[in-house]
Amino acid sequence: MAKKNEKPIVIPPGGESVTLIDVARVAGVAPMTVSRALNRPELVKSDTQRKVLEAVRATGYVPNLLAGGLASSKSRLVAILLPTIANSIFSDTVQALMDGLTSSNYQTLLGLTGYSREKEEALVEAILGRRPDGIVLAGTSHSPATIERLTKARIPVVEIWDLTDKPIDMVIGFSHEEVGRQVARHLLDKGYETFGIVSVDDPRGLRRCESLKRELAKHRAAKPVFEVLPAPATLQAGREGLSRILDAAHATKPQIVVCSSDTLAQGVLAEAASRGVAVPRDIAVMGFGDLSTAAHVYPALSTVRIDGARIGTEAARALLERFNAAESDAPVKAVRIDTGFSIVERQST
Amino acid sequence: MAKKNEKPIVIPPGGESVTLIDVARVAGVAPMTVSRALNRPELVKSDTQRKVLEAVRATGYVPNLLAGGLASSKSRLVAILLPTIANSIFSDTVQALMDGLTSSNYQTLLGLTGYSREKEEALVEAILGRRPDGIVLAGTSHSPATIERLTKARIPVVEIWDLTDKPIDMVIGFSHEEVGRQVARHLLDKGYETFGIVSVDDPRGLRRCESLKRELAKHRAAKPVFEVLPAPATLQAGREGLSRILDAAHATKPQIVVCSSDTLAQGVLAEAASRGVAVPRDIAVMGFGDLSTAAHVYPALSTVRIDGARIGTEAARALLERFNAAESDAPVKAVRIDTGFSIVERQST
DNA sequence: CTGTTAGCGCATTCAG
DNA sequence: CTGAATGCGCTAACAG
Repeated sequence: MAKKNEKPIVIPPGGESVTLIDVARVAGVAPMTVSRALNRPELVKSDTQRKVLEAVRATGYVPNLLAGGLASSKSRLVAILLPTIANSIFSDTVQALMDGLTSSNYQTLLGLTGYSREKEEALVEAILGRRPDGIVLAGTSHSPATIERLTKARIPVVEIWDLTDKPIDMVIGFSHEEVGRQVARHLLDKGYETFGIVSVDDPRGLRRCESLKRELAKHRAAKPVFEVLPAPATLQAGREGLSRILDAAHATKPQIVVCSSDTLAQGVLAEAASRGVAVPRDIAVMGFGDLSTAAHVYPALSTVRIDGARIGTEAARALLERFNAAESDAPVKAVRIDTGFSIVERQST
Repeated sequence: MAKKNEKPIVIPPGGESVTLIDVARVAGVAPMTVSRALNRPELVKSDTQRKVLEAVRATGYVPNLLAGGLASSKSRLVAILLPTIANSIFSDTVQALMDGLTSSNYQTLLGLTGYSREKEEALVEAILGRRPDGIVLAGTSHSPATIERLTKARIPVVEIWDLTDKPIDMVIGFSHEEVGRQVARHLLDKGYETFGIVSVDDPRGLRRCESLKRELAKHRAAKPVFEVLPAPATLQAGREGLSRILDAAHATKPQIVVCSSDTLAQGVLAEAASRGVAVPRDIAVMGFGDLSTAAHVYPALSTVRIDGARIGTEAARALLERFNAAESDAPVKAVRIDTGFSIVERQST
């Protein structure tokens, strides 16, 4: 006798997987009805709905999204391509983006490009095979092949953490050139006269630095000491950067060291501490990234504050809006958001 | 007249996507031959191979992996479930894991559980719908429903960053209880008598702390001051932790503060610096995580070193081995790797 | 509101 | 070494 409350395993097949048809049989309805009950419950009588759900539970059915995606040409998948995840200034962005997408039942395919356009190209091709509904890329500089593929894919594309006049589709970020310019003006205003720059060789970081150098030159400031280290940005790289700057026999010690990321800036602070160099008294330090990892935490550190989470949130919103628009074939809106940045001056003196 | 070297766009269909059949037609072979030329080139004459590749290029064909996966019941997809990606001690692990998988043509689906078993449960269900070939989970503590689903899915499962006697399948990590015990003994040996502990409320971090407390009690050490902050671990949380410990009127100032992660430890260092408390002279600090973010960088910091990259590498290896074994239906090997940890004493005094 | 028919794009399994 | 038939599991589009 079957006891009540005993979970009835209706179809415990040797290892075969449960399909819509199995569920339909158990529920006593047509397969299509099961599909509807699961995906568009509003189109189904609540009574049959109940029967279906019960059958789903009884069978342990897990919908096969590969099949669903193939049939509907909607994958409910969004791909994210980043240079790296290590010590990443993107982590807030990814977190916010995924939060937004997950709550609308989209899943996330992650790809790491390692700052290489070839890798990005290969990854884009591989990922498009998965027929994602949308794709998010860090940066706006891609190989022509990448751009062509992405364009042909005819899906929403969001380029983030940068700005450009010729986006593939949507773009949400800020101008790295503008960052460099503003930092230069800000520091000159503050009265600094000698500068050090520490960067890793990531393209956007270098652009910020080059812009900074140009603006300094324009104002006839002394040529800054410029140290570039291999990506990714680590604390160790930051230490090394300051070491090189301070050990350079020929150079005068800069009054301030500008870093292309907060992680580097932390490394610089660590190196300064270990050398007994006081920050900001002996040397000032400026970082770049998200407030949560920099200012307020290191009162001696100035920083360029980027709202990484906002970029992620806006990207998710833009994508979801497009997805919805696609269903009601509304006109596509162009999206170009300059999230800006702010220069946060240190609190301690 | 068509010029030479001009890329012949053979099928530029209004927006329809190119399929195997289109490529086959252009190459003048059967669809199946195209499939083989792409997936098992060794089974195809090099001449037809060439024709096919040319047709692929000419058409801009991108294989539909949804269809391929459905037909072959192999998705070439591995899912990774993590609590969070923010300031994450897992980033090295993810990087190494993805490097290993990507070079074998597997793609990665990322899920964020936020330390919540309910989220994990929902995520596992959603992800299994994608029919991944394998799945990697942070931690070994899951809801019964999660465990059942994972078991029923009959795919390789790797639990990482922890150890257990009853793994779902494979497990690669270390014992958090052992970390706590060893830290206690190490610090007692060093002669410390009063302790502070700063942790965020992540389950594994708390287990390390509880184990540490137990071992201290066992050795009749003074009861440590214990501050728990909400996850995720941030620099700010570390600052707050030390503040609370130092401001607690009732407590004696501990000689050492043990942190449940390197990020917290960095926050503690920042707070100490801003208060003019010298580390390690006035107060010693111990972190937890990966060497690259801690020791050598902060000579004043002791740390429990975890080789996160190794965990990722081993996980990738274990999965790939299983995937290969499945094709030659070799017997499945059990995998249980204790990656251990090491306590790294500070370098400065 | 529910069922039926057809086919998404590919790989397995045979036959040649 | 290559080809033809068949179906993976699901949903769109229509019919009832």
